[in-house]
Amino acid sequence: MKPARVEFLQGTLEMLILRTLSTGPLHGYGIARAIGHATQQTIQVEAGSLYPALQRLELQGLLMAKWELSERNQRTRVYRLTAAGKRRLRAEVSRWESFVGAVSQVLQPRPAEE
Amino acid sequence: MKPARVEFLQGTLEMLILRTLSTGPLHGYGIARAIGHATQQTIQVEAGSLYPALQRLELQGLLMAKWELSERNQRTRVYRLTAAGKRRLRAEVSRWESFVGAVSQVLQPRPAEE
DNA sequence: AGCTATATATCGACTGGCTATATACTGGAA
DNA sequence: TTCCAGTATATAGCCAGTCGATATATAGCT
Repeated sequence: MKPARVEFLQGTLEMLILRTLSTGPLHGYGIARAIGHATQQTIQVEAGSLYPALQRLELQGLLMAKWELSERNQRTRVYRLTAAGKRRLRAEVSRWESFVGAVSQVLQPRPAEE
Repeated sequence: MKPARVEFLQGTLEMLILRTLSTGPLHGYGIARAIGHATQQTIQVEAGSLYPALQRLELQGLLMAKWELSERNQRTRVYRLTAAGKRRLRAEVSRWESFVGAVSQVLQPRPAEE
């Protein structure tokens, strides 16, 4: 029995990754853990979504990656936000907020249209 | 110059349609207009997204459709919410709200994890 | 006749998230 | 020492859903 899929995730995953990295560099697995933790597991990022997303972001120059060793002495790929990544994050957040605002205008009880 | 695509739409369109129909029966084109109007065109529902979505919803028994004539004397397919559709709408809204809450927990400035 | 708005419908392209699978290392329990 | 759970990265193939393009048709205006 696993927690219900969150099909709303589409389009927001990259924003969530960028935001998570905005507090400091982190490796992929740690990003997924951080998002799960911050949302009490409401949003669980699957490995099959995470790593392709990280590659897309790196390809766009929004992240920089390098191989390092974790505290556990395991090889990890540590990502850090670039300046372009920070700009993109700001833009995405503002687009997200405007979208959420628009949705809530639809959901809001409205008087019948004249 | 067209308004930027809303790639966050994925997953929410059906909820928006159900919500729009919850104030009364309406035809497809009217649903799209109503959503555009309620959001000041922030969300514009394209015909290529709308009609397939209506078919999916009808197939699931969430909507009932019948052909009628509009005030303009044009044939229109008028949709109305079924009881199952109303239940689904409630469920979707609650899932949406929990997702938005989760996202804002990630976006919120947080103290560094201990 | 031509244009704009209304109205429905479908196809194919594209994006992006998911499942499944593979690999590999660490540390602790049996 | 073997086994397992957790950590960690990666990719192939599938699938759902949105979008642009295209098609068709009617009404009303100029």
